[in-house]
Amino acid sequence: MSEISKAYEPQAVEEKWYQFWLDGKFFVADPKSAKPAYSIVIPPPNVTGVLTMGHVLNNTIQDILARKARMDGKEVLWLPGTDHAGIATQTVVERTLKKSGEIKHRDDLGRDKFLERVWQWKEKHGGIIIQQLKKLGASCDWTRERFTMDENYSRCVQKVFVELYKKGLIYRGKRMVNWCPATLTALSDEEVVMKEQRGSLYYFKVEIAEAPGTFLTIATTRPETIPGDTAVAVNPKDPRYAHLIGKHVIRPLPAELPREQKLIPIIGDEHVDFEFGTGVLKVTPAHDKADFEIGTRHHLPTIEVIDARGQMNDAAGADLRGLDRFKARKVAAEKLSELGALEKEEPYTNNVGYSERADVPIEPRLSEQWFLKYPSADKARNCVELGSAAAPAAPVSAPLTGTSATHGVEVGATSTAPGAGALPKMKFHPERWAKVYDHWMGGLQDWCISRQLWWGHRIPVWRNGPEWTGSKRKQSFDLLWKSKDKGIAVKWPTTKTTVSKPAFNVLDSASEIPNQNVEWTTVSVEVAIEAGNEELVDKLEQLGFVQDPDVLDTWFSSWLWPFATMGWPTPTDTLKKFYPTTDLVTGPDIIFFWVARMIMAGYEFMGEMPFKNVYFTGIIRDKQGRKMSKSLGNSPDPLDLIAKFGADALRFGVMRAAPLGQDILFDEQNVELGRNFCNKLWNACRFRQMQGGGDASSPDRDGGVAATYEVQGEIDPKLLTSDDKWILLKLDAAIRELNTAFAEYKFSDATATLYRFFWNEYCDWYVEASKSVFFGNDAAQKANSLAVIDFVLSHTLRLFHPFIPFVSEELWHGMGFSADMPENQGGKTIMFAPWPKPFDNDFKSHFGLSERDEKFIEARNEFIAQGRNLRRNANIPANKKVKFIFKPAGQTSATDVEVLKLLLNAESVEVNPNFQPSKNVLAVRADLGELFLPLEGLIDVEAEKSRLKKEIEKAESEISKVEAKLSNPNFMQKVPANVLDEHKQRLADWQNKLTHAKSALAALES
RNA sequence: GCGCGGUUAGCUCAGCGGUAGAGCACUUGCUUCACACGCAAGGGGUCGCAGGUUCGAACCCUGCACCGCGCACCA
Repeated sequence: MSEISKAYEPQAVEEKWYQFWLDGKFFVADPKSAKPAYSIVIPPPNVTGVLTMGHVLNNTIQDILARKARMDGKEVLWLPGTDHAGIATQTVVERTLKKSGEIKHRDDLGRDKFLERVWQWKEKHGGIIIQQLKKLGASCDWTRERFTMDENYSRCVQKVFVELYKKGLIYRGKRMVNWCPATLTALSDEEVVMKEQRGSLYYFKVEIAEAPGTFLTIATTRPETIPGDTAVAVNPKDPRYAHLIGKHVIRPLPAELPREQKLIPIIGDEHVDFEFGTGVLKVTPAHDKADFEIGTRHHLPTIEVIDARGQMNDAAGADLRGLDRFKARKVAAEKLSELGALEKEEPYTNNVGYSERADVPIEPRLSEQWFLKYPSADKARNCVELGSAAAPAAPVSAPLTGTSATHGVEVGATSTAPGAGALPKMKFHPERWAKVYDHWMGGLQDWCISRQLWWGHRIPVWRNGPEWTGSKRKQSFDLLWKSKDKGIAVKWPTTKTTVSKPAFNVLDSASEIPNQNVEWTTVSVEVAIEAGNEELVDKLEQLGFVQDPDVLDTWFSSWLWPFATMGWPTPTDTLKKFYPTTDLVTGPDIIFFWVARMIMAGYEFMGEMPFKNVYFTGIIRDKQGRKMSKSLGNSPDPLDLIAKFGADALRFGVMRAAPLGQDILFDEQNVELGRNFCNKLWNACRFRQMQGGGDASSPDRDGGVAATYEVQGEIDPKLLTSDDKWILLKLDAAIRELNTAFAEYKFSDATATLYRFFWNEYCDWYVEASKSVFFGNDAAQKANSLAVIDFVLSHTLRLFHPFIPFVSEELWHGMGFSADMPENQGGKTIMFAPWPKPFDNDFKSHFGLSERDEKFIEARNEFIAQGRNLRRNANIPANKKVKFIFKPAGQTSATDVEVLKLLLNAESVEVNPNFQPSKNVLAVRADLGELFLPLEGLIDVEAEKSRLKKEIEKAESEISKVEAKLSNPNFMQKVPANVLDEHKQRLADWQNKLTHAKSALAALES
């Protein structure tokens, strides 16, 4: 007998097997393989981040899909990498440098030095999350690890930029943007979250210039922006005010300005809501998005009063100058009060946009930024299956063959969208996210892609400087003209126009000769340049061109992830084999940030969708339902959990708790359950080993667990017990259920099935019943049951492998199954062992598996449960052996009796077809027959009596329910035959139970 | 305001038209020769509320309430 430890010790085996997989290059994807492809790209975590529970959930699912696909015989690419995460990383490094006292501001270091420090930081911390993913067991192809600022990746970003620029989809303009006064950069709309904020609504009056002594009252939440007001707006349909349109009011602030400088017009604009406040709106085009639009419609001037840092500037006037915007709000209100203009101030709650990352209110601000008009938006919008009523196209049950893909349900293009043409469809899981996606796609706004940061992809655009005159100008033009086919795009205005209304030509489009009448020195010429033109860039810079200082939004690189990581723009073997990817697994929180944009980029640059299925995980919360966050301290470190319980335990526990489409309330108990389950599996295998078998002469296997027994090969159908047949049928059912779960991406269903099958069906019933064979003397029978066990375990381990890869690999080797398989199909590693197929009819008839066996064992188990209940009711301690008398209803075998004896913990089970119960004999009856427990005067009769009374009550109640239905003429008339039969059967069953319980009670009372 | 989820046992969830289920927690008994990270037995639910459809509703429809989320936003 080999010595294997009593409890599974994951720490001892996880590292070993991960290294084994790496050494064997089992994760490496071969684009030349003849196998069908399965691919998935990792949502790249922040390069300097650490593993969170969200990553665990996300990556466990990806690993499950990847490992399952390998077992299905696919060539699998799971492509890993990290994201440079512009703001997040820069902020962390900046904060660290400030903390250490090294700098006060990043300007102290300067751009180049600062970037050096970020790269250093990245080198130092960048590997952490990758190492953590390895601890989790992630089977990524690490030879292909990518980073969104790799040289090749950067080339992709620049190429994409230049292409979109050429198409006129990327443009620069002065617009109202979401400005973050903390990080000093513009943000996209998606980076702004609305938060409810308590504040005040201030009512102040302004005098109408043309009618001295008459006033308008305005309600505002932001009195500090009054100095920036350039109009007052009313709704032209508002009878109260319409007649005032065209007149002027005197703006109260800044107080020190002369009256004529504070005259602002009253304008009419439909935007104004009659109902709100007083129906009069102050218009601050420089600091409010809606006001900016009003300003544009009415050609209003803009007055900026708040600077980039959120402080009031000179234009705000003497009272407010230099104050923080929130402080200024109070001061402005006080000032209004002093002036006698403040009528009232009432508490008010409104929604304010916050910078998601810096958690400060954003300041709408006019600034020069780069924007992208989304490409391929129509295709992207229409490719996602919108889960309508026309659902019957989707097959409900899983394919019965284990060889074909059972995930990645593909649905025909035309079933639901007749007008959609030949676009293949992408599926979202759960489907409801498709609506969210569609809605967002329907309201696309141009994307502000520039960030005033240093860490990121610098915008590859050079612009002429002020010294760009005379011969330099001529040289530049010649130079650009010569380079026009080398991945550059040049724009200059065809006429003198304002910057905000560009009328640009691109060098290689229609009109190539610049208009000689243009005042060259006064216009801006832009050159967008792809990577690889360093020489050109040098020359341009000598000629006075300067590169745009801004960097691109991080997502402007992430949106290329599915193909930029595979070698685009070169049509590599990898792209050919693995694009489009099969599945994407991500959180719904980045559906707009990332998923939608990847779909558009996929169509735009690859001409094809980037993935066929998107699985949206839930969000991990703590057990009180709160989001996990560092500040709450409610986010467990997954590495601690792995150290404590093992990676498999963590994976299994999380998957079990994570139903499709629901948020996950995480509790360490989930992981404990996973640990217990792994231990159960371990011990079940240990039990098998202890039974020995064969010639017991096998050498140690290559794994850790010594195997001193022979795997039992052939199962002899003639020697199969009912229990053997039953467990084979249960295995078959489990395989089918798992295939369905995979087809529907229901991983919690899959783990529930595994748990039930292995723990309840295999361990609790099959193994326990089979002990009657193993502890007996029939060697042939014993060998045959061992063969069944080996068959079941070798299948079970494979079913487990995607979920709990380490322990399944350890046991696969330890049990000797690896030695039993061809090298490329599990001989080396369980990773490539074929995914079990459901049993076909030939298999079933060969082994004589039928529903009858299943029914019999279920009846037998029910019988045993009742027998145990008898014991328990009679207060017989679990360890006390007692005598039972068994009165079989039909044929019975010695084996059956042995099993009864074992599972009832009986001293003996006497078979007596003619037994007549007398007083003080407890009895139960089931399909198998009757079981009697003579009490011999020692036991608690009252307990059994009350149990029987309860049972009688229950039976009577059920009977009356069914009888009521059966006597309802409507029911009898309309009910389908099968349901009617069920009801009749149920009635008979309960009547039977009732009769029995009554007679048992009578026996006790006699 | 619009939309999307959710509301089933103490907790977390499954079930989505024909006898209310699982895991955890709880109670009780067991160191039974794989496993106390275990075994066995058990208690516990008018399926959020109100109507409707149906022979029959946790399940379908309508309304309401509460919780969560997303989008939009009125200063």
